[in-house]
Amino acid sequence: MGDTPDGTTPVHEPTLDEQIAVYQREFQDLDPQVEKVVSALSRLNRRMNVAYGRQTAALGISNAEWEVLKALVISGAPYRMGPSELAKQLGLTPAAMTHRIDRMTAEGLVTRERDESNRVRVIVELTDEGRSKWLDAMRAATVFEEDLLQDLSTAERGVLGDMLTRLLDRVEDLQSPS
Amino acid sequence: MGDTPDGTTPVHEPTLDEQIAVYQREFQDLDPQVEKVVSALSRLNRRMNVAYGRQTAALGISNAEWEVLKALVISGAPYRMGPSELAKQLGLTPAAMTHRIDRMTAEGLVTRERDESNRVRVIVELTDEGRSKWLDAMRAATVFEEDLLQDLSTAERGVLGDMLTRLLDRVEDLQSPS
DNA sequence: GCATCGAACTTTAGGTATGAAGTCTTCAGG
DNA sequence: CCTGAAGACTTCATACCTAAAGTTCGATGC
Repeated sequence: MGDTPDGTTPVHEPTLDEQIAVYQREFQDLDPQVEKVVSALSRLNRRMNVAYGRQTAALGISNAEWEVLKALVISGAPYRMGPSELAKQLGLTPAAMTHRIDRMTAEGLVTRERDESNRVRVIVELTDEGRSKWLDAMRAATVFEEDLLQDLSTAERGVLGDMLTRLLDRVEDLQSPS
Repeated sequence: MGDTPDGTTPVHEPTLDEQIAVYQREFQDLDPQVEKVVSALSRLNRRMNVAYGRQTAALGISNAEWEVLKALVISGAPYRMGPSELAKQLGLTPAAMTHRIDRMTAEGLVTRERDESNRVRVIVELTDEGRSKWLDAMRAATVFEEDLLQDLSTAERGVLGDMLTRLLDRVEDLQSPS
């Protein structure tokens, strides 16, 4: 009972609503509306990372490297940051950053040099090739993102962006209650 | 210029709007509305994972283990799944799943036994302790989640859940265009 | 101006992931 | 039966991350 005729297990990945129904049975004071939002966020993010991973792999870089390229571009010209600052923004330890920069330097995506005015600091700078890779990845990403949002009207996109921004502000408050 | 008086770099993690402003300068045909949604999703998820990580660590388990507990609970009573199915749902390789189950078995969160009706298969089953840990984690998580959404009205929560569900449906279509 | 403290990065040791190869069980044919 | 093929899990080699110790440079106090 519950088994398919050929004896294999159904494997029926539960839908979001099925998941929430089970949660409600198992955990009485669950707010299904809240749970739907956070579970959708979680699932969505897993799927999006898979999509981005495929795109960056097609360009010969990893998702991890793309994160570094993004951070450098976001910092604005002249596209320079210290390893610690990069690590903080990406949520990595400085040690991991050291190795990642090693690899990206070997691949010509960034350069690493000592700051002559303060020789303790190191400056990681985007190369032209790194900038070009960022652009390639960005082009692929925006196509996917536009596709992802295609069922939402312009007004809905605005509302969604707005609500997500409020959640982001809230979570930042919760984490650094300065 | 741009440096703070004490000579340290400003480090000023760019806000979401600053990030998008830079992107627009660097990449002309960017739709800022779309970018705001996806960048907010990405940032939000990083922050939420940090929050969940702290909570699970306080309970003596890892976020990775919590993912397994969730998948088993969601599968419903009697809380049994095969390693491959678990791996597929969590986005891991079967090899990684083997090791994760090793650890969780050692910690008493799950049991692993061969399926007697088909001795190729392995059945991973939640223990009472595993179920109890899931409940503890769930209690902590829902407090955080309620806190996260506190600025949104009930109506807004509904709209948000609805839009996210539509995005989820869309990304699933894009990835398995059966 | 020398010593100490602190900051920024790197190195090392250990854990967890991936990908490929290996083992064991089941099923279908000859 | 016995063989070969396919499926499910595990093992092995390698890669990348974390935590902690180490190194180097700069700033402060005497």
